[in-house]
Amino acid sequence: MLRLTKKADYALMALKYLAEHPESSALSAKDIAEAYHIPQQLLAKILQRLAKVGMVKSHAGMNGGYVLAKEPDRISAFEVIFAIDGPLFITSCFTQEGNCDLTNSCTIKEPLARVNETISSVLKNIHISDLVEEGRSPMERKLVTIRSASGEKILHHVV
Amino acid sequence: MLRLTKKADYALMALKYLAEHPESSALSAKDIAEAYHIPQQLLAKILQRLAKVGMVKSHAGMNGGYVLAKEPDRISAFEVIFAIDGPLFITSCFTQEGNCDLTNSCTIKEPLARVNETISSVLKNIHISDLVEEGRSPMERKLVTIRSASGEKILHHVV
DNA sequence: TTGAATCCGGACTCCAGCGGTCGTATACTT
DNA sequence: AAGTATACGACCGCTGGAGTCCGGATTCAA
Repeated sequence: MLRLTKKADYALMALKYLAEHPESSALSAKDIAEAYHIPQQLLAKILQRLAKVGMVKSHAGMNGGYVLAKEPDRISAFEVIFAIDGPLFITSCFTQEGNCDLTNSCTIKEPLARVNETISSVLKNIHISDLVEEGRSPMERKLVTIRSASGEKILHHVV
Repeated sequence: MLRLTKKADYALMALKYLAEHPESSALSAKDIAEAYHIPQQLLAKILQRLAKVGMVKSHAGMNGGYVLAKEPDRISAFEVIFAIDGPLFITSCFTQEGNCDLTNSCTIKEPLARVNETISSVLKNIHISDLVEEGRSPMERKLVTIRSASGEKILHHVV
C-alpha cells in the first residue's frame, strides 16, 4: 500500500491550482472542485484545514474564496500531507514521541525509521511551485541522485 | 499516513528472525510469533504467502517450519512489501497499467510518480541482511546521499 | 499405526478510518 | 436585505486491515 489519502491529493491539486492563478483575487472551493472534478464539500473542508494552518487565506462572502498565504516555493508537499493526514510513519508502531511498546522485540523499526526520514526529506524538497512548473520548464527540474556507500549510482532522476 | 501494513512489518521481522538463525533446521510460525509477540495464525498466513512467492521454504510435520529460500542479502524490503501488500502507489489514482480516469485533470500524479520511484528505489536497496546487521557493524551501513540539481546536499544518512 | 506437530487455505468477524454528504451558522458584498 | 461564500459539526456507508476459526493435508516420532 503505502499510499497517501485522497484528501492529501486534493490538497496538493488545490494548492497547485491556486498557484497557477495568482492573478485571481480569490478562487472559491467550488471553482477548484469543478476544475478537478472533486466533491465540493470535501474540498471545502480540506481548504478550511489549509486555512487553519496558514497555508491559504480564506475570504468569505461574495467573490470570496482562497488565496495562497505563502509563496508556492515555500510550501512543501510534506507540509501539506502533514496538515491533512497527520504525521506519517512508515511503520505502524511509531508514535510522535516514543516508540512501540515492544521496543526490544520490534527490532525492525530502527532501519525503517531512516527510510521514513528519507521519504520525508524527499517530500520536503518538493514544493507547490515544482508542481506548477511541471511540463513547462523541464530543464529546471530538480535532479536527485542516490548513491550507495561504494559510490555506485543507485538512482538518478528528476523529482 | 503513508504507512505500510502490520503484515508487511511482521513479514520483515519474520525474515529477519530466520536470517538470524541460519543454524536452525527450521523455525515454526509459532516460534517466530512468540519471539516477537505476534498473533500466531496471522503470522502463519504471512509466512505461507512468503513461501508461495519463493522467499522461504516450508516444511510440514513435526520439527517443521520455515527456512529462507534465498540469501538474506538477496531479499529486498521492496520484494517483501510487494509480496504482502501488493504494488505500492503513493497516489490513489494509480493502477498497474494505466493512470486515473481523469488524466488531464489530475496533473499532480506525474511528479508524485517520481517520488514513488524514489521510495521504491530506497526500499529495493534495503535487504534482510541489512536488518540483521543492524546495531552490530555500523561501519558497514549503506550510505545514501541525496543532492539537488545545484549540488547542495539535501540529505545524507545511513540506511 | 497412531498421534502430535506443523503447514495450508478458505471463510468469517470486527472495527477503525477514509470518502463523502447534509444542515446550519456565520461572514462578507452589493 | 438578499445572495454568495466560508466554517464546522454531525452523520454515514463501505472498504480494507487485523485477527480468528476450523477443517484438511503432511510429516515425523514413538
